[in-house]
Formats: sequence, structure tokens, C-alpha cells
Amino acid sequence: MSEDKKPTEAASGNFIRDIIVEDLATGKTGGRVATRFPPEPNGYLHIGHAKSICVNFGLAAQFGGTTNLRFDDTNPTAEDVEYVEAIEEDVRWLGFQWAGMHFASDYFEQLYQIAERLIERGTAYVDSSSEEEIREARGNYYKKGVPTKHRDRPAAESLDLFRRMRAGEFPDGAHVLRAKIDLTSQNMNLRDPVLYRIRHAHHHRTGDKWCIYPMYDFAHPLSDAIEEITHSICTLEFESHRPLYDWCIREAEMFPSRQIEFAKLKLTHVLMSKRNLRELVQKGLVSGWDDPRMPTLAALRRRGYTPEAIRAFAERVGVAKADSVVDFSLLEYHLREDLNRRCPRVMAVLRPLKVVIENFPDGEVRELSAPLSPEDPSHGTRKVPFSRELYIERDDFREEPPKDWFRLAPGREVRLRYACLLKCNEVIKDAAGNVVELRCTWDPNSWGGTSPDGRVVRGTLHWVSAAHAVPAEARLYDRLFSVESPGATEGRNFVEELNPASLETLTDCRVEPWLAKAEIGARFQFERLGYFCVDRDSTDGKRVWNRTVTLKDTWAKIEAKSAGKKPVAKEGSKAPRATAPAPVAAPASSATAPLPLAAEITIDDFAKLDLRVGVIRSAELIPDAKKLLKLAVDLGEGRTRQIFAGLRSSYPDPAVLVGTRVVVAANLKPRQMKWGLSEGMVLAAGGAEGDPRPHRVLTVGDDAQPGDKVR
RNA sequence: UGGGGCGUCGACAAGCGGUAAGUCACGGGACUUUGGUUCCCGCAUCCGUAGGUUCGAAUCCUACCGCCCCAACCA
Repeated sequence: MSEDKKPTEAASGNFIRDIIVEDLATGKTGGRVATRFPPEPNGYLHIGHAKSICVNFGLAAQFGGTTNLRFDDTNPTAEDVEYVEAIEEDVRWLGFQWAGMHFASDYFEQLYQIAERLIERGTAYVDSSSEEEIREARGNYYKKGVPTKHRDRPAAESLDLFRRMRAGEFPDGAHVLRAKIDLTSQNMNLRDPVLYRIRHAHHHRTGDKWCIYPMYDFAHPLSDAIEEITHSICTLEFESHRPLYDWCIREAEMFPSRQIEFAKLKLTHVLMSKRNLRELVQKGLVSGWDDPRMPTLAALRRRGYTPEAIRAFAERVGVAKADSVVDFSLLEYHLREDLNRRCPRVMAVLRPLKVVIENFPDGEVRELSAPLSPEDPSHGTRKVPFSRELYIERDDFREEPPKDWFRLAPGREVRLRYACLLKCNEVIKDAAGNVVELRCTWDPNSWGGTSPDGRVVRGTLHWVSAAHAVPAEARLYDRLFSVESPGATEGRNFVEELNPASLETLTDCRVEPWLAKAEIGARFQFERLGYFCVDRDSTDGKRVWNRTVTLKDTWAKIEAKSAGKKPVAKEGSKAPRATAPAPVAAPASSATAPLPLAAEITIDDFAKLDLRVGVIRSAELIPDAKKLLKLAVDLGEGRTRQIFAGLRSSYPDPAVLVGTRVVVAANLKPRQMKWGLSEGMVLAAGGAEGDPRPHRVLTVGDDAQPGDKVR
């Protein structure tokens, strides 16, 4: 990279960048970089397209090049103007500007002329066979293709037919123009691919001017060539089309655009195919293409995602050729990062619980000035009213607080953000026993929220003044699917994998008065809750707030962990069963350490494990391994299995394990380790409280026989 | 019974013969008037497997294994 045009961002390179740098160095493209984003206007753009947009526009921009927006509108029966406008809007929203906007249909005349030339040269011919006949003659992966009877028809005859095809003399399917390449090619795309077909259909741009339309494989390379695109970046599935791409350009003797393929973006917990998305819409499982739970750009925009976050995400994901599925949490990370930087902080109570401050004068209203961003003073401040009756979040009060709880509870003291310290004296319940009100007292010396005497108050709660807060609706969105790969499980429809809690609508929320006139699309952080934006369903009287994404919730994690810690099977417990819905020991794929249950492992996954009773016949330390023990486990299979388990720290003297009846995941793929093959995994659980040992193996009663199934 | 592509930490992903970057996730800690942010620390003796070449291999060679794509008049 000795020349001036090098990547501006020193981020790790990618292979396309390398190719461009190389091309620039050798002057292959005349020092020019031109890319294009070529959507077919037959649907809405989604997050997967966003990556492609970022790659095309990003790469060109990085090298001072240009990017065209080109609609690949060669199939009139599938396409519509409605989509071209939506696509334009999405690209613009993402923050990109195209150098030129084109349509493949603009080139129809040119393309037609090229086709005629091919016929004259004898490299294309009109085939009058039926679709089935052509398919049959084309052969398959193992059978070479054979010519149809029209392959050697004189050029003049083909030309005449082709002109009459254009003139509309024939019905759909009567003839087709084919490239004459190689019927015996191992690449099916080269077995005389169809170049033109007859379609008496109205085109969204050319109207009824044409009744023959070029195929993608013909139109795409030539459109690239016409626009002198230097690097035509597309996805992996077009790799085997590249020889045809090159053939078309060579035969047409045009600008040598080069096709480069990369892996398209896939995300966990998300369905991206047009077919699946349409099904969600048509079945009414979502409210529409821009339902904030959809992966379309229109939906993400409505949900409150920012273009910056999506671009940063795309950059981080990288460009490579390996099929991959990116963690949804990576997208959320970039979203939060951007939102954290830009959003003002405000207070809103989603599930109100009334608090009456008994020692605060009735009717008095104090106003406090609170910063809109504790970190960035440039956001300014706003006024927040404070009075005798407030609302706090229901979730912030527990009558019987768990361990480590530092929010409100009877007799406990918390801080009301920016206001004061507050102590709960009494809990008022309705006839049904529901908590309906808290009677509290405040410390008048703590105004502002400071501790007057240095006493430590760990919890800080958000709140609103009951009389001043404005009612609002909140739509709490979560992932649409509860499984990592929706639709991937055999025999199960993705509809069954929808997350039943993907939308929770709360209609009785209260937000601080400053928010009463927030504009549609405006984004805020509701302190301690998440990022929200105003939905277009809002009315003057009532705003509707979309939750874009929650804040990270360490407390939820702590609570989940302590709930999961309840032992499913204690050491020496009798029955060989692990019935708890939240098993504490998860099968680590690496068998290097029995981990506490990782959140990604679902109950379904756990159910797939074949858990069997095994008796440890020998156990020894591995001299050069920090964590591993080498076990020989008898599963009643007539031999022992060798299993490496990360239990060394828990059992410094492995001899005590010999003879122990343990639970073994028997159907895991054997894993080759440095010291040999590990053929399974011994389940272990986190130690009981106070137990210094990190893990204990799950054991079963003496009556269990090696090989017994554990349920 | 064919052709093409790809296999590096739980997920992405650098690396291009000189001895495994980074990010997310995860775990631990500091700080904190958001259990947020921020900041520290930890997290692949190993690069699908097996051989080979080399002083030296994730990088080169060979074989094997696994996954993805291709037999539309879709794009």
C-alpha cells in the first residue's frame, strides 16, 4: 500500500478491499472505483441488504469512488414502483448518496441490440422447445446436456424469430433466446442459459413497450459494463454465475467489470427471506412490513434504530466468504452505543405504583432542575415537578426483598433520582392483597438526592409526580423469535417459534411533563429502562412510545443466576433425574469445563441430550493441563469412555471420584483434544452456597446402573 | 456419480512461512444520584482431521471429514 489511496480506516482489512488496493496499484481500472447497489424492486429492504449497501457505498467512498443505485427490473411480473420509492428512501436514510440512479430497463434497447449481434455471430440462438424440453435436454449434475433440435438453426432464422418475438407475434413461452456456450459444461449455468423470454406483461417503467425481457444473467453483467462498474460486488450464491457474467461481457466486447462475491449477512433470532417475512405479514402475526419487530429497514427505523448504529454494525461484522450467522447482540451493542451517545435522559414510569410522602405538605409543588444528560452537559436541563404523591415503578418495590436487593422495600431507604431520600413505612393493599400504595417519608435534608450525613443509599429510583405526569402508552418490543435459528428445526414451522412476549403493550404509563409534546421519531433514554422513541401512532393527547432496546440489566442477570443456582441434583441425591426447567449445568461443547447454564442453551436443546448414568472407573490429573481431569467412565457399553472434564480445581484429588455414579451427556460429538478423544461430558453443578469448590459433579443413587437413562 | 465455495475462541473476524489482532458474548473487579455509561482484568499452547515439506506451518503440499451453493423461461 504505497500509494495515496489507501483505506482511511485502519480497521482490519477484508479481501475485497485488498483486491481494490491491488487494482488501484496496477492501474487495472484506470485508478477508478465504481460500485453499484442493484436491488430488484420487488420487496422491502432489510438489515441484510443494509450490509450490502454499506459494503458497496462504503468501499467506493473509501477510495474516492462512486456508487450507483440500479434497479434490476428485468422481471415485470414481480416488480412495482411502490418498491423503488421505498428502496430509495431506505438507502438515503442509511446515509448514502448515489452517483447515478439507473434501471436495467433503461438499457433494454441496448441489451436487445447486443442480443442481435450475438445471434449474428452465432453465439446465441432462438430455441422453440418447451420449457420442459429444454430442462430435459440440459441434463443434470451427472448427465451432460444434449442439443435441442434448434441449436444449429441458421443465424438468419434465429434473428428473424427473435425480431418477431420482440414484435409480439408469439405467446409467452413459444420461444426463448439462448446463449450458445457449452452443453457439456460441469457448470450448469453454462449449458446454453436462457437470455430472453417472452412475457406479455406490463412493466412498471417501460409499460407495454416490450414483451420480451432479458434474464438477470444477461442484463446484469451488461448493465454493469454500460455503467463501467469496476467492482461488481454480490453474494456468494452468484459465484457459479461468474463465468457466465464474464462470457456476456466478453461476447459483447464491453467494459470488463469484475464480479466479486462475499457472504451475505445472517442474524440469529431473525428471519430474513422475503417469503417468510411475507408470511408473517399475511398471517397477521405482525402488523405490517414496518412492524417494529420486523428486520426491514422501515421497521428498524420506526423502532428507533439509527443509521449510524446499523453502519457501525455492518463495519464490525466485516466482509468475508465464510457463511456465518452474527449474534443479534452485536447489533444491539452498536445500537446502545449510539443511543447512549445521543439520547437525552428522562423519567417515565411504565407500571405505576403510587407513593405518598406523608411528611411532605399537601398541595406543595417543588420544581427541580435536572440535567438531560449526566455525561454531556451540552444537552442542557429541564424542570421536573415534585409533590406529595408520586409514582414509582412497580418493579422497584418488593415486599420481601431478595438478597442483594437495594431498591425499595418495607423499612428500606432509596434515593429518588435528583430529588431526595425516601423511606418506606407502610404498605397498603387492596382486598385481594395487591400492593396499591406505599406510605413513605422523605428526608428534608436530602433535597437533590444527596445524603445529609454520609449514610449510604445504594438504590436510586426513577419517578414522576402523580399530578403532573402525562399518561402515555408504551410498546415493549423484544425479539420476534425466541430461538436462535427460527425455521431451522425439522418438522417445526417458524410460527411455533415466535416469542410470545415479543410485544407487550402498556397503556397506563406516566411520563414526566417535559415529554408531553415530544415529536414523532424523537428518541430518549427512559432512565433505568431503555431507549424509547415516539411512534407515529401517537396522538396529541397520548404519545405512543416504542421501546427501541432495553438498557443492559445487571440486576436481572444477578436474579436469574441466583434463581438458577437452586440445585437440581445434590451430591448424593437419590433419584437420577434432572427435572428443573432451568438446569444448572449446561453441556459445554468443548467438554473443557462444565459451565453454569449459559443463557443461550434452551430447554429444548437440553432435552436433546442423551443423559445416562456413568460410573467413573478411573480419574487422573493431566500434568500439563490447568483445568482438566482425564476420566474413564463406564456407561455399560462394554468398554469405558474417555472423557476430559474441567474439574481439576474442584477435585484436586481426583481419586475421590473413582466409583462415583455420575450423569453423562452421551450423545455429544466426540471431541478431539490434545490428550485424546473426549467422548462425552460429565454434568456438574455450581457448588452450594458457601462451598468453596466451584463445581460438583451431579451424582445419582447407588441403585442406578451404568447406561441407565436419566430423565 | 458432477462442479464451485468455505472451515481460526460461544458469535463475527484479522492473519498471506517467523511462532494466534480486535469486537460482541461471558466471568471477575473498580467507579457510579441510571444495578446504565466508563475503566481495569480474565477468556484459542492453538487454527476441521491426519500425514508431509521446512530450522520454523493457521499460513505451502497430500489425503480425508464437515458445511454452503448450483440442474427457474427468478434475482
